[in-house]
Amino acid sequence: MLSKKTKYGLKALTFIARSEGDTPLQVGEIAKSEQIPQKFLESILLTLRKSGILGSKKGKHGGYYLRQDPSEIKMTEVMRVLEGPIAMVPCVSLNYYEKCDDCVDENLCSVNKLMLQVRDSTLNVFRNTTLADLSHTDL
Amino acid sequence: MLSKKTKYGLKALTFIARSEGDTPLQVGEIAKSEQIPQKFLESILLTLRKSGILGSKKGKHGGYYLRQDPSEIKMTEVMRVLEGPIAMVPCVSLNYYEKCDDCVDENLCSVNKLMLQVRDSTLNVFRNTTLADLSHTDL
DNA sequence: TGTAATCCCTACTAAATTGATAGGATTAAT
DNA sequence: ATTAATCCTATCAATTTAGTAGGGATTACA
Repeated sequence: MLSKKTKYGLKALTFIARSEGDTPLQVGEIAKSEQIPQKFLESILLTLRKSGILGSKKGKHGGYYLRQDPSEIKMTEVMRVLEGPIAMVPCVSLNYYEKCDDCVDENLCSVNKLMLQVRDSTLNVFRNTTLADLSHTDL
Repeated sequence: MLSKKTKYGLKALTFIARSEGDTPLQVGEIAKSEQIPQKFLESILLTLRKSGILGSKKGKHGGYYLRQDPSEIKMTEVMRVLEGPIAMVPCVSLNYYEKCDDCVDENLCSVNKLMLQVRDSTLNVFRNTTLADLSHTDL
């Protein structure tokens, strides 16, 4: 299951990408438009800022903005920040590899074989999708 | 993340597929070989039996066996039984569709668009993989 | 017919994760 | 100063996960 955190994060990013004005967008505004609990969204946007995807401006008239053009923001990055590793098991993770405690030989492990394929196909989607793709209403 | 339940279930099924003798395999035997807590595995195999993937024989010399040839057992079925819906959000699920509470228009929802692609690519893997594929040690 | 081996079933539990909420500190515009 | 925003830490209830416990029902076989 996709966490609410990721779902909300994706919606917020899309909202920001669609707005693309000069002034930063405020959490309250996004929360209201996208029906997201404001305090929760606050912590999500903070995560996205710390990861470098969003920038922020503090104080009055502050808010959040994209650090890159939507077409430059890949889903691989966004998903890793919000949801964590893309692989379903650590033993097939590119960025967070870990050997299984059980599992004597990875090459003989059926779970490894299957999840490797799932990872590759999912990765293929995320690598070829940018925030711009998500924010376009057509198709 | 893949649950331990699914991981153990897949390993157990693979183990059974690789054994394919005349006599059913016992939980204890599988648990020991695959390093799975026996009582936990018991409940997993029970689930697989109830779903029709496994058959069982009770009493002394009882155990579990496959109801079909490994090449007939698709990962779509196994994964749905063990892990639940394949889609990451209910609004793109084939078998468990549910509208989102928020989300006025699905066609405009960026999460929906993205997760639809992920579902399709994952489904593609599961549809084209059988237990026989998992149990072959080569490639 | 008794006994051991095995699946079957229900209930319980500890730990981790998720989805928030609360309260205030900090910063910046007016 | 005042106001409006982000930033930060802590807490919490509900749910899910990963088991464990204990015994019931069934079957093989001596």
